[in-house]
This record gives sequence, C-alpha cells and structure tokens, in this order.
Amino acid sequence: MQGPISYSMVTNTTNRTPGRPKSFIPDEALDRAVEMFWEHGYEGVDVNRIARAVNVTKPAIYRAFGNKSTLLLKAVERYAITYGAAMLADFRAEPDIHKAVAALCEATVNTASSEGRAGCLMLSATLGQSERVTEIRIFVAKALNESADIFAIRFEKEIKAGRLTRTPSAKVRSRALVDLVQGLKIRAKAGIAREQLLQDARSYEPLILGKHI
Amino acid sequence: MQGPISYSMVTNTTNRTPGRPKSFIPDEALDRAVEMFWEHGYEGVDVNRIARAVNVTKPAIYRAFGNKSTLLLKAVERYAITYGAAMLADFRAEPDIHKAVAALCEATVNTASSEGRAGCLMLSATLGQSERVTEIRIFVAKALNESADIFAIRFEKEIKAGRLTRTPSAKVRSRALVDLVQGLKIRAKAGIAREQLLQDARSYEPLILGKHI
DNA sequence: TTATTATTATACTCTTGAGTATGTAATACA
DNA sequence: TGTATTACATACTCAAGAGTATAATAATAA
Repeated sequence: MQGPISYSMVTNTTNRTPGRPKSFIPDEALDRAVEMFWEHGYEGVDVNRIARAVNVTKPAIYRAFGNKSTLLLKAVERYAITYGAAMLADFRAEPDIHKAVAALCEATVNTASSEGRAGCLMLSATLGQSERVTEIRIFVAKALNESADIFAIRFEKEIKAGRLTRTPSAKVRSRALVDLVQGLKIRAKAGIAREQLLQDARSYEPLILGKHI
Repeated sequence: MQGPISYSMVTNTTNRTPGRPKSFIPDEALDRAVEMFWEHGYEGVDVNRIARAVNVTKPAIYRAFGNKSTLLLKAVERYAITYGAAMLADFRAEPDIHKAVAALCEATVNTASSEGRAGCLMLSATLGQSERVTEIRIFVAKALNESADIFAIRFEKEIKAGRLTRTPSAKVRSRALVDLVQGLKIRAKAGIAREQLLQDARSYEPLILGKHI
C-alpha cells in the first residue's frame, strides 16, 4: 500500500544491530494504542487499525507486542506514566496544598471529560475483559494505592505543620480523594457535562481540606 | 436436550393469550443475564450460555429480547431496580442520617466486593462497548443524578433541622457521596481487599457528615 | 559481494459467536 | 376436532477479527 519506511525516517541514531530496522517506533505505536483503546474500548479496536495508524501491518504489531491483550496491558502502563504520573508530579510540585488538591480534581475532569476520549483507560481496562485483565487489575490497584500513599504522606505533613486539622486523618482524606477522583471519571464517561463536573471537582478541595471538628 | 417445560410449571395463573406459552420467565432470564454480565462482562458472555442457564435455546432469548445489546440494556435497568433502588430505599427508610450514610457505604462495598461478581454492572456497562452503550450511559447518568438528588434533599432537611452544618452544602455532600461510592466500587473491581474497603467506607460517613467550620 | 539477521507485507487459517430460516410443539378458542 | 397463534428446538449462515505461515526486503558484518 505504502512504500516501506527506512529506519532513518523514524530515528536519527545509527542502527547498530543487524537485520532490517523497525519501520515504526514501539512507543509511538503504544501511544496510538492508548488513544484508540481509550476511545473505543478493548473490543472496539482491532489490531489492524492500530497497525495502520502507525503505517505498518498487523504482523509487525504482533511481533512487537505478542498479542492484543499484552498490547492493552502495555498501553495501560504507558497511560499510567503519561497521565497518572504527570498529575502526581504536579501534585507534589505544588507547595500550596489547597491548590494542589484543587488542581488534581480539575485536571481529572479535564482529562476524563474530553469529547472523543472520555473516561480513563485504566478504569475501562479494569472493568473490561481482556485476557490479561487480572494483571491489569493488580497494576491499577497498585497505582491507586500508591496515589493514596502519596496523598497521605503530604496530608500528614500538612497536619504536622498545623495547616490541617488532625481529623479527618491523613489516611481518610487520601482514600477519599482517590475515590472522589474515580467517581468524577465515571460520571464523565457516563456523559455528565464537563461544566457540572468541574463545579463538583472544585467543591471537593474544601470538603477534603476544610476544617473539621 | 431436556423436555419442554409446560407453562403450568413456571406460572400458576391461567394463560389468557393463545399460542404456546413461554417455557421461561423473561424476568428470570434477565436475572441470569444480570449475574452473567456482571461476572464476565458483555463480551465475556455469549447468548447461548444465558439461554442454557434458563433451560431454553438461543432463538427463544432473541425472540424475547431482540438482540444481545438490548439484553444488556434491559439487564442494566433490572440491576438498577434490584440493587440500586433497594439501597436508596434503605437510605430513605433510615431516620438517623449517620446510620443511613454509613449503611449505604458499607452495603456498596458488600455488594461490589463479592468473590465472583465484583464491581457494579452499571459501571461495567457504562465503560463497555455494547451497541446500545449510549443509551446505557444516559440511563446511568440519570440514575447517578437521581441518587445525588435524593441525598441532597435529605441533607438539606438535616441542615434545616440543625443536625448538619450549613457547609459543606447539601449539594456538595450529595455529589461527593455519589463519587465516593463509585470509587469504592472501582477499587473493589480492581481487587482491593474487602476489609480495606470496608474500613474506608466506614470513614466516609464522618467525612461527609462531620461538622465543618 | 555474500551471509546473516531482523523485520516487513501479503495472504491466509480458524475460531467464535451473533443472529436466523425452518419445521414442530403447545395452547386458546370456535 | 380443527384453526389460529405463539413459542420452541434444531441446524444453519455469516462476518469479524485474532493470530500466523511464507516469502520478500533492508540493514550489518565479514
């Protein structure tokens, strides 16, 4: 259909290994897989489409990733880095805890409530039925727990510094924040209006951080 | 495989319409569909299995429900009645608001965190890719909004009665409660231990209802 | 140049499962 | 007893899509 793409077209470093070079960059294929699985779901995507999206044919994808369910697993892992880790980094980088929580909630809505790619790939994959769904669930559970831990450590610090009340505990606040975020994503996927969700998201910062007695 | 089942075996009221009577009760088939879709997901179930589960063959199911995606839609609606509406009824029936919220959170975990049927059919169907997923999402969005409204009305009443502080508002509390519940279900599906989730669920009542200043 | 190796594209197999065409069984009613 | 009606089971069609066998191609190394 289209002429083969030489290695120099996709990378500028000299190829050191013998053999015909890849005509696509695996991580780019993964990015397209992320987008497509995110938008259409696991069963809604066939490997052919992903292959075409990176100007390659199916066997190349199978050679690079093994099978479709492994491709999803890798896509989920990449999604976690691209989106999840980025949000956590922003959270850690923001010195004002109120701004940090507010930004996290708003960013969640903005990411989960876009027109084409609604919701969250990690959740869709967790609720889905791919062959490697067990590994995906373990990965997601770990990711959620790690997020909660990061939140909890930060809340604990703020409590110790006297900037948050001792109750609710850092642990409770952190778990609640994780769950609230999941709820926002779900409602985004269900099609509830972004403006509505943004309004709710903004109200969660005072709910989580507000003074309790 | 098995002999046909006479109508008198499945109902005791006299059949008033002519023609051979159904050898299965549609609502029972729906119940089995709920169970199977819940446990294995939409793509994980084939119509044949549902048919066999009610001692009938495929065409009978197709005649009764049209096609697979409609069957899922109907199953989701039935799930909403069987589980969602029941929880809301309990919530309304409980005069003590603290007990009402606590019971809701705990019941959520107990329902969503069982061994075989983890999570929530409404969420799975919302994140899934059946043909009628748009209608499912609209239905689920409506259900979530209605739950939030019920909570909000109740919280408003408690605020007016002086049993809850004016902030956070009834609206904020209600949305947060909905989202927290969704988060618990997601984490249940991801395989986080029931005991852990129960502990978190119990901490959400004071978070939502606790006095804020 | 030639051998070696890795990767590609073409063209295929195969399974699975959704949906249906056809003839038959069971009931109401005349 | 017979006719209309509704549902049933058997046995099928058909499409889609996962995964692969095979041969060609593009690079390195000697």
